[in-house]
Amino acid sequence: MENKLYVYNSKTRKKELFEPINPGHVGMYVCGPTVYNEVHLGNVRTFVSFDVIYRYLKYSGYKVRYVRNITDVGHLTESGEDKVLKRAKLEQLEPMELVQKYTNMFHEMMSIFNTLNPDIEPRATGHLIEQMEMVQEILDNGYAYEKNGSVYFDTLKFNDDYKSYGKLSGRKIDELLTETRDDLKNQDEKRHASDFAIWMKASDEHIMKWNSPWSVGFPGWHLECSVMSTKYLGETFDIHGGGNDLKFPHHENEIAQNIGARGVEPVKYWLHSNMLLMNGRKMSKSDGNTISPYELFTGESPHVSKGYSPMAVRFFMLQSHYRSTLDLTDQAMQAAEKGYKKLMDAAHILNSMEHPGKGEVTDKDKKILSILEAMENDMNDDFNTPKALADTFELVNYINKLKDGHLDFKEISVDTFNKMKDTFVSFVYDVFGFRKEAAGDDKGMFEGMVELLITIRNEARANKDWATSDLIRDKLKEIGIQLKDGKDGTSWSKVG
RNA sequence: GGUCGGUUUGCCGAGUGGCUAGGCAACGGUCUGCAAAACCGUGUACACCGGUUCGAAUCCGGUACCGACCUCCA
Repeated sequence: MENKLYVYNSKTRKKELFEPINPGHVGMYVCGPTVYNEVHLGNVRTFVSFDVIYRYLKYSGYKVRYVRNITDVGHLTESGEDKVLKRAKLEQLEPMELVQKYTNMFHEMMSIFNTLNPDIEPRATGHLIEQMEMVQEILDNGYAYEKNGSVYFDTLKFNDDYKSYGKLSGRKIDELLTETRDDLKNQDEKRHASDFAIWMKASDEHIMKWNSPWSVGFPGWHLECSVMSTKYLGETFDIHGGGNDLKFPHHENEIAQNIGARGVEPVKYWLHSNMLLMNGRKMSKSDGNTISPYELFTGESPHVSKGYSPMAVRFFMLQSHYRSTLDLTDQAMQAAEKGYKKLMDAAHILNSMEHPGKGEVTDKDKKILSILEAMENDMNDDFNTPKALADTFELVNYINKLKDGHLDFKEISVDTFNKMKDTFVSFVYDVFGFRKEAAGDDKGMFEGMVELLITIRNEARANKDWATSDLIRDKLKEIGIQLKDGKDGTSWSKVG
């Protein structure tokens, strides 16, 4: 924590010095997925981005409480249907069954990408009581009104009192009011076009519904994040993250709800990650410009020539800044795959390398120290992973030169070498969150190796090179593999 | 239509008012039985038009194009 961290705050549109509300502690909330479908690659980018932010905050010595929710109710489609219900009907599952299915798949995917688990992962349906309480608070404060069993947030009154609706997303309420949304459900119940539901009365056929003072219904989508962030992080907390496209209306409404209920601005720093594009356009299922994580891994997609490993994808993502759009192309993925391998090879080499002693402080030594410093400075500058990664590759060059003898250990002091080792390894594994990947199927590789040794041994036997032949057989037996020479060739089995 | 952002070398992608980003690809070399890896070296940039400046790709203005949001979206 010696160096100062600056973060780009979407709300002020400036880089600001990061000063947590409680020194040494950080409260961070990130909008999680709506679990009605397989997580798509764009979501993954957002969660990977905030994973690195979480990791770096921890690396910097902060005690972080990271909350990421699961949305399992209240998120409606354009036509006003609940996303979860719609999908559950389609898959012929109980809504909670569907939610569990896609929650499990989401967790699996997060694990594949080696993201750390949040410290708390609350669900919207687990916080109905609290949501109703907040609706009541907002009503009591006069920033909401009830109509036919539904409760709407009064954006106009809120804006009159606080002059802040639309501040985050840079929108003016007058413009929002003039927009036509005739096609939206229950539009006539709202007093103003920009008002939004915080409690909705359910129709008879709607399954996911709860008793409330206003109607049998369900909470509005924006409410859960206000409620759960407040519950677990307090009325005001440090970081709120999410995808760019959640800025409006989701985050704008979240702020309004929190202020409407408690009179307090909930978030000190708003962080938004940018979109993942493919071939220059936003990924979109409707026009086929999309690829699922699994398709990307297997290569079963017209958009890629082959499959790419999850860590290569993670590397690809970290090679751009989280606030920039990132364009996925096959060529870019190939480049990322090779770069990732080069990085990890160097990490492996460095890990098994020891300084023989007797090093001196030279220009090279100083250069390495300055790179190590630069890596932290890069991350302190709004989590600039591409630049930190670029600096890491300068170290890769030094590591390879040490290995090949192009650079003498004498030119680097023991202290510097050890510091490089520590920092490099911490950055690669702890901050960037890369992990070693098995090259393909381990079992297949093992069997292939044994077959290979048998081939070599048979070669030796044919040449009557009994020494080599026996050496292979005896050494294999030592590690638990018994060879048996039969009429039909050599077979093997594991023993012991 | 409104709001915001972008346009960097063959591709992806950082950054800065004057100093090599980096990865991948290309070319030449070293090493090597061959290959791979690694190392050394090379080239091609900052959309366009104006302005500010000793100096701008970097700041300002305009133009063109692209994208996101405004409606479910990470």
